[in-house]
Amino acid sequence: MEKLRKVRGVHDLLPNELHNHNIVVNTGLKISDKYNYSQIEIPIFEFAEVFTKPLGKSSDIVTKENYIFKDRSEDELMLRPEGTSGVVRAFLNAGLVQDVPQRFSYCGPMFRYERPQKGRLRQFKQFGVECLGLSNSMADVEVISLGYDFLSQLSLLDKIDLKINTLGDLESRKNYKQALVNYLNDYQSKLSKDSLNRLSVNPLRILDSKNEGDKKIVENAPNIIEYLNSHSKRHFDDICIGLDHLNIKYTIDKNLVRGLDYYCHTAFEFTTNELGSQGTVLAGGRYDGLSKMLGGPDVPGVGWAAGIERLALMIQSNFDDKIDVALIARSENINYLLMPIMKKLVQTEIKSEIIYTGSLSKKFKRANKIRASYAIIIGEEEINKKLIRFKDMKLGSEEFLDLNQAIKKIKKIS
RNA sequence: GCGGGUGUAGCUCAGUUGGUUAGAGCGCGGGUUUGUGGUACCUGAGGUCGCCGGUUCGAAGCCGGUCACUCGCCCCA
Repeated sequence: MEKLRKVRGVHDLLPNELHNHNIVVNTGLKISDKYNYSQIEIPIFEFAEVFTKPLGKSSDIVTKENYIFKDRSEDELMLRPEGTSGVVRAFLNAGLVQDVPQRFSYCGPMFRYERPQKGRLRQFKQFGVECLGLSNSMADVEVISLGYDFLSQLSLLDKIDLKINTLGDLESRKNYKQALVNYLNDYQSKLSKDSLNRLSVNPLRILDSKNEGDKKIVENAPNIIEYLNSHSKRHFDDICIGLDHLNIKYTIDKNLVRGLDYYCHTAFEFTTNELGSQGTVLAGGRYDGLSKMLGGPDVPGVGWAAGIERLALMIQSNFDDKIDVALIARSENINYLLMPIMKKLVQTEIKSEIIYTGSLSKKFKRANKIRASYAIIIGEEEINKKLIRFKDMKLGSEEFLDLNQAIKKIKKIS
């Protein structure tokens, strides 16, 4: 077995697990389409700077969690750790700046070299949406509403809370950062080691520290709301009003911040306490500066990404792998008669399996195991009558029918 | 990257203070049933006890290392 190890933090998706993933993705695609978000697909690797520039030099995603490698032409490439940067890059490359707003959805694998935990893998999948070209606060509301409906359709709303906050625009954030650092400087001796380090690198991150001592200090820290300029304040207020009008419940969490540099204004998170410490199930925000960081023009954007594995862990579904018909020949030398029958069934959208080997008893055991609703049996007697034997596996009843009659019976009930 | 827990059959787990051929249930194969499944009974296969090393007359159990999983931290979806 030693040789068959798989790489740490990656998962195989067997049919029953993949089934849940597909439910999540298909639900996302369907609801996004109704909001007029069109699915796109972009590469799973890019030039490293597509991610390093916008995500920020201080973010863990870039500094210690990246999968960076050089290809044969010595280009520095990176497996994508998130979707937004690549979507915006694609948007810019396609020249769609001329044609805004653009609304996209995407899904696929992301890569982060982290310590694996439940709901946290090194290769994991996200489903996300991005709305590009709108600075209007209603775009934020639209995107949150889409996320809300998505979770609603997965029947997860009662297990999930929505938290929102604002980071303000650049000016507001700069003022706030200064005030925060001034406040925290008085507590340097009491801050945790991590937070002390963040004080110079990314002080906002201290706000969502889970260290108990830090939490106490942060309780009385200045509130960003009070440092917002009028534009930022209005943007945030409008979002709250918009959500209120949709009856979407939320709590304002003044300590909710984002680790990535490109965020501004709105930050939001849908969280659950059912997944241990990996409680964030869908999160996003506004990223007006991202396009410029990539070297493009100023294009505002809002969006979110959801963890497909995390959602798949939460949804209730029973993987139903039963089939309509088991096809059985009485002896193996007439197996060739089964394939034409199967073809006919396939054409009428009936799902079947031919059971090729074993004694008749074994074949029925197999038919039972694959949970066939019916069995079609052929043998000498059936060939002579030019009919098939049709068995209802649930009732145990059998009758001689021609294939068309059997198809009608199968169709009627299934 | 840091700290705690776990690792025995395909799955869920027993296995006494270290003692001889390592167990159960489920699942899987064969049979009771040479033209009929589900239930029942009979029966069989499947383990280098995660891996490497050490202690010991003797290790699944102790010690060290390593790998994986898991929980928490960091971080994030």
